Amino acid sequence: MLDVALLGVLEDGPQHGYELRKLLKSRFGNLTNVSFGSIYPALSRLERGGAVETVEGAAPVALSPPTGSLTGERAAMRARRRTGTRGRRSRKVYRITPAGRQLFLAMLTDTSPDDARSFLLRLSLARYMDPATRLALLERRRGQLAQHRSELPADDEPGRDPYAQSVAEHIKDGVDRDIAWLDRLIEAERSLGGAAGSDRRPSRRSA
Amino acid sequence: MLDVALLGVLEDGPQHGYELRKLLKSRFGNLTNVSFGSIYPALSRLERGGAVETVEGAAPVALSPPTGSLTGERAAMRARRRTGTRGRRSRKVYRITPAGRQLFLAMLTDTSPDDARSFLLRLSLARYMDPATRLALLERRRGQLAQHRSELPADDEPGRDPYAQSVAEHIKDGVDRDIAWLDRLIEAERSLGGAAGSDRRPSRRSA
DNA sequence: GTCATCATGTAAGCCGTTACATGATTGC
DNA sequence: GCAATCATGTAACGGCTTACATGATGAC
Repeated sequence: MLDVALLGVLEDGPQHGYELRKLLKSRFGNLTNVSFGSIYPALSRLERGGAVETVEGAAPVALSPPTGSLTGERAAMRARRRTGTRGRRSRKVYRITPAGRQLFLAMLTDTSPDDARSFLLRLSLARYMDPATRLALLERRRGQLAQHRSELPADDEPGRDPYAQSVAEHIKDGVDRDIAWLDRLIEAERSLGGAAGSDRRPSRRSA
Repeated sequence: MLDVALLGVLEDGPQHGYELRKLLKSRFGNLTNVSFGSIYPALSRLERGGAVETVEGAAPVALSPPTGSLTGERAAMRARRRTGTRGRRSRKVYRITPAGRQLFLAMLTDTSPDDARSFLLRLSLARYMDPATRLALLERRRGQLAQHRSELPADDEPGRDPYAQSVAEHIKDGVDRDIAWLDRLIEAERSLGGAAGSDRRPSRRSA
């Protein structure tokens, strides 16, 4: 789960751990709400596995708009100066390798049942899938949710107090909402899939 | 999280581990989707801590309607026969103790920020709280969600593809829905709290 | 010179899982 | 006898967290 998120961000360009965490948060929100104690070991692991490699002379891709904090920008300038000839302990910039790209796609494509989090994360990265995989992902999830929904206790459970009842209903409504959303996505995917299916791997950000 | 769920079920009467798992599932659904490898150690831990004790001669409370599977009923009869004089390795029936009841209330009342799951679980058990605690729980959660919502990335994130965009929107709508739900509950709680606040600890199941 | 921020890493622990081991009871 | 179900328990492992340790750099 964390690995696929990291690789997904690294598809946009080389980056270092500290920054990756911010990017994960801004791109996936709570889906990958992850601490440094997870990130750094994960990067080491990916490097040992050959999915990423450290870049020696290169600076990471800049965040598109300089709308951020002044301190951040100044820090970046410093870092850039420093990174040009990084002799000391400093940033460790990682780049995804061809093997890593393959691993990334395999992870996106794999068909084991996923929970809400991992599904949403993968759907967030659905632009890297081919249309058939994408549709399969959506339909698989739809099936899981329908199954789950059917296993929910009926409304007429005896002896349920109003609080438990309200929670159960809220959860059920949430599942229904998720299913309806998936139906819309599947619909869109189907009508769009009939047309040209040629815009995978869209252009890098135009900034 | 598991402990409070177990104690919550044991408030309805003594029960053994195997059955507790089913009860957890039927009462809390996916909120406590827990395996035996968690349940048994948890019960041992609670017993060591004095929150529950094993009942020697007593059978667990029966499940209200005999609508279940025939095999289940037959098994229960067997078990009942057996449990009357349990000399061999058989069921281990736990009962909540006064200390456990105290611990249970403390867990329900504690004010550390909780995630979606633990909040919903506690709200499911809200009938055991006094009205003020209940209201505080709802308002605290509402605050957390509002905070979380405000930290969500804006809709106009540049370079977001439609999939990531759709996921982000769906998540945001979900948070809004949760907040609206909480607002309704808070409203109900307030108007109800003005009236008599006397129906805590409702009667045991009438079956 | 000290504080905040950036930056990387390790270690311990929490909370759950799956897999495995054991055993009683009953139906067939 | 054998399979299925009920019933309890242990061991190993997974993925994450917090806490801690280290260090560079520039602001004030």
